[in-house]
Parts: sequence; C-alpha cells; structure tokens
Amino acid sequence: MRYRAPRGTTDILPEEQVYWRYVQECASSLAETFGYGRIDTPIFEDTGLFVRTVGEATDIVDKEMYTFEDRGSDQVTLRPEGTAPVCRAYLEHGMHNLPQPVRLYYQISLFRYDRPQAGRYRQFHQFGVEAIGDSDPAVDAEVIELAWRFYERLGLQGLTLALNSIGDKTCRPLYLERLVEYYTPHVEHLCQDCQARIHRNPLRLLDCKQLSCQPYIAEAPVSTESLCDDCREHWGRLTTHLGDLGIAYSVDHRLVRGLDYYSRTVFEILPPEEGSQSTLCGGGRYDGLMEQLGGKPTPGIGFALGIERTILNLKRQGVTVPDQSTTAVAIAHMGEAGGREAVKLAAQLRSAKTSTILLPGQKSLKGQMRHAGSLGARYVVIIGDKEAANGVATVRDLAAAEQREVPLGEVIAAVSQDHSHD
RNA sequence: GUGAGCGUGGCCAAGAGGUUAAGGCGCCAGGUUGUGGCCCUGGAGAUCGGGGGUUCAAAUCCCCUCGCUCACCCCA
Repeated sequence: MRYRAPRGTTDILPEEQVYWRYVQECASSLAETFGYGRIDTPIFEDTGLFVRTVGEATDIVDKEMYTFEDRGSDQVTLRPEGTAPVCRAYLEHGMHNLPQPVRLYYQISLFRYDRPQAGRYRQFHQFGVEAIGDSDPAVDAEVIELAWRFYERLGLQGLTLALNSIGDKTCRPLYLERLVEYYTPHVEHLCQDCQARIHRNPLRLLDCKQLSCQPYIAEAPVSTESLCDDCREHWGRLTTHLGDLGIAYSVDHRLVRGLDYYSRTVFEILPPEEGSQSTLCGGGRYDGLMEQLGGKPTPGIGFALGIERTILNLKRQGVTVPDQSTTAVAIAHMGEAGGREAVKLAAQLRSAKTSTILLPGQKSLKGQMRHAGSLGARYVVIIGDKEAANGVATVRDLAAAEQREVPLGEVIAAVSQDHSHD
C-alpha cells in the first residue's frame, strides 16, 4: 500500500466515534457545569512559547517537539501541550480584566515525537482545564474535583488520585538544596540519568524508575515537610477541601511532574493496573508561568487528561457507552418514477431531521433490503413505479417485520411514531 | 534513542521446502414473478510487507530493509 497514516497517528473510524463522542460530550458538559468556557488555540505556536515555559531540560522540548521553519522563516512548533498556549491567549486578550479566576477548558490535538505504544501517540488528544487568576486552594480543589468527577461520570472504577506539593519560589530552592545535599554523597551509586539529574533537574531524582535508585528515594527529604508557611497553609487547606468533598487521595512524595512551570499543587490520576506510562490525568498549579510569558504575576492551576488513554480504560473495564443508532430510514426504489419520488422523499425526511439514506436503486429489491438490514435501519420505505403512480409508498418496519402502504404525504408520520420503547 | 515480538486477499487466519496458497467474516450475485435478518449455491479479491541469497524447487531456510505492536526512557 502506497500511503498509510503516519507513524503514531491513527484514523478514528465511525465505530470508534461512539467512544469519542461519549467522552468528549461528558467532558464539555461537565466543564460547563463547573462554569468553564471553551477555548481553542492554534494548532501551532511560536517555538519559543514552549521552550520558555515547558523548560529546556524537559524531554518534551529536548526531543519531542515537532518544530519547523515556515516559509517566512519563523520557527513554529505543533503544540506539545495545552497550558502555555492558553496562558498566552489569556495575556493576549487581556483576560486579566475579566473577573478572576478565568475558567477555561479545551479539547485539542497535541503532537509529540515519541515512539508510539499503547496509549501513546504522536498526535493525541487531551481534555484540559485552566483556572487562571486565583490562588485560593479552593480553586485547586475545584480543578481536581472536576477531573475526578469526569471519570466518575464516565463510569471508570478503581482510579487513584496522587497528590503532592512541590513548594513555590520561596521554599522550593531551599528544598532542592536539601535534596542535592542529601544525594551528593550517594552520587556514585546512582544510575546514569540520576547523576545528570542532580545538576540538571534535581526534582526528577524522585521519580526515577531504576531499581537501584529506589533506596535513595525512599530516604530522601520530603517536599511537603520543607514548605514555607504560605505553601504549608495552602497545602493544608487543599487537603481539607478534598476531604470535605469526599475525594480520596494519596500523598505521593515522589510525584513531581515533568514540566518546569509547576509550583505547589501537583496531582495525577492513575488507572487500577500498574504501568509506568499509564497516567490518565496530570495537572498542577503554575503560579510563575504568566511572568515567564511577560505578564504580571498571575496564579493558575489546571490539568490535562488523555482522551485515548481514557477510551483505552473504558474498553478495558468494559464500560458500555451509549450507541445512538444512525440510520432510521432507508429508501428502496425501482424504476424511473420510483427513483424520482425516492429522492424527493429523502429530502423531506431529512428536513424533518430523520436520518435517511437512499438505497442503491440499480440493485434488486432483495439486494436493497439486505443493504438496509446490514445498516441497521429501522424502516425501509419502498417506492417503485407502481407506488409512484398511486402516490403511495410501502413502509416496512424491519424490527417488527410488518409493512403497510401509506400515502407519500404520510410517510414522515409513519416513521416518526413512538420510539419511546426502543 | 534502546530492546523484544510480529508482518499471508478489507478483517481474522491455516500453512513450518515441492502440483491451481485452506477456512471464517465481510463484499457481490443468485435460490422464479418487487422484500431484509437464518439457510443454501456461486463469484470477485493475495505477485504470501519489500529486496537479495540458498535450492531443481521457498509463504515456508539465511541476510538486509521497511512497517506494525509491545516495553524502556518520558509523558496524556
């Protein structure tokens, strides 16, 4: 075959769409219930936006971005994440003039140049929210709750919420110092990656997966015990809110998140099965991000969750999704006059919002009936020259295996009867 | 970037050196006069991912290559 979908991309065929619709409708209706408004940002941005915010030492920037120079010699990048563009839009449109916090949600495609595997693609999709302009821990709780309710509504079970605080610009430097201080004597025993992390990105020492590094992680200083007064209070109030909401969480001192812009609250939602790349949802607070983009200091918190991974888990757990059947009416027709009436009738049915297809009239009636049956149509309307001449049509109910002849003008009524028992 | 497994008609899938490469699903056409879902019959559709090699003979053995999948790194 000459062409196929590029590596790491996939076609979402009609039979898959039932999952997508289910998940995406659940996401947007829930977000709107929480008072979030939808935002769509461009699919590509200035490369600098991501380099500066996500962090040069992160894998995303280091090796996963789809970056190219356009014909005008601008460096652009297919967005690898959603938060930075939303923050850019916040600044660009002066949203600080709106009542704070500004609540936004998005459902977008993202692009990361990775080796694809289960639940990971080069083009993938996220649902995410950002609440910008309020540092109240109640907003942290709200955002976490929104993510949690999403999975609850979908019907996924056995998920866990992992929570941590990595401090802010006041206390994190001190914590990092303690961390480096603690690790330095052990440096020779660490894996290659961790030896580099000590200098490049010490926080990441904590989520190393190497077995040999685990003992050092277990004994490492814990960030929540190094928080400054403000961060400690924020943390305490957040956990209180979550308790009040009845949302169970487990504090994970090793949870640090990959992107540079996080501060204070970080969290993830994980599926029941173990697996290192299985995170369903990740988020956190990013109080320093706006300043990096040249705006005034503005707090913010949000999350992003993977649609593909969500659907993967829906399937694994056998969650049944509503399957709105598509075709209600199929019109079989024979002969010149029958064909003309069929085309007109189809138009009328569609304008009455009844999904209708025209069967291939060059086939035998038997062939058309089979066709209708395999489509799962509810009714077949048969119009041959005989019916056309008499101004009638035969309306057959496929499920009931009954049919009757009705005047053409009454076909719509005949196929619109009471489906409440369906 | 690293490692492992796999690549046979649209899909699933037999086949493990030797005449025309099974079968199932799906698709198409029929089973008498304009009628589906079951059943029956027939049909179309594969240079066995690609290239090279071994051999009288390869889908079956060897090498290379491409692709897919899974895992690692990392992340959604």
